[in-house]
Amino acid sequence: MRGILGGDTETAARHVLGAFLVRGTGPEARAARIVEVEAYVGEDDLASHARFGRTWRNAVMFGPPGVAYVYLVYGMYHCLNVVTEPAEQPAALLIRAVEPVLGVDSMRAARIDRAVRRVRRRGEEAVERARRAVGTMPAERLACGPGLVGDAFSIDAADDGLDLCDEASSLRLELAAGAGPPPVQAGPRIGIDYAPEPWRSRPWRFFVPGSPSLSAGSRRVPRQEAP
DNA sequence: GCAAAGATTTGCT
DNA sequence: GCAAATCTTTGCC
Repeated sequence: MRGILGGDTETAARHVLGAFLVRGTGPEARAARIVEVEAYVGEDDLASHARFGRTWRNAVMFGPPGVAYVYLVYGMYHCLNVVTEPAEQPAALLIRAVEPVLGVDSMRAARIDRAVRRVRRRGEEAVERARRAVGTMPAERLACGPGLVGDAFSIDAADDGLDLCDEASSLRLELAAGAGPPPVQAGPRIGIDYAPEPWRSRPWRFFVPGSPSLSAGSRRVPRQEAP
């Protein structure tokens, strides 16, 4: 796995799709199939956190492949990236969506925990609303966005720099056994309107078409046939 | 030092 | 369709 991640990021993306993100071991383990990622490649990618060069926040992007790069976005969501390409070349794959396959109850509990934390200032009514919303949500929607992956897998700053290729890590990647590579579709990255062209339009979002767990941006409204 | 904006999600108008 | 929530990082004075 590490060897694949150390190559070019688009190739790495096509191998990460279909692989599993795993948290913990035993009865508490959570696992999910990765179905949507985005590539951020090089200091000259003006959509990437690496665009200002090496800083304290993005330092692990400049390190060896297979390591977790975790950052806090909008002051409330922790996003998980897998570092790619050789050391000194800053690149990573943002994990945007996964399909839960194991430990669904733990993921739901983790989602509820963070949802409640966020709305608790707004009162008991808001807390109950959040509990109910996440509690009745279909399993395939528990991690259908980058912030929601962070919530469902209890990801935070403590995971930054973790080796995702070490099977002893609390958070890790595992190749899909047996299954061949899934079909992959590409599109422009989401939420980077601040970036100039050509970066804004680069088709560096990769996803498994048809997955029920895609983020809103990758979910395709089925085209209506002309009458 | 301070001001501004952000690789998001949710809920209300 | 739009704004709020929330806090770290970056950039400018």
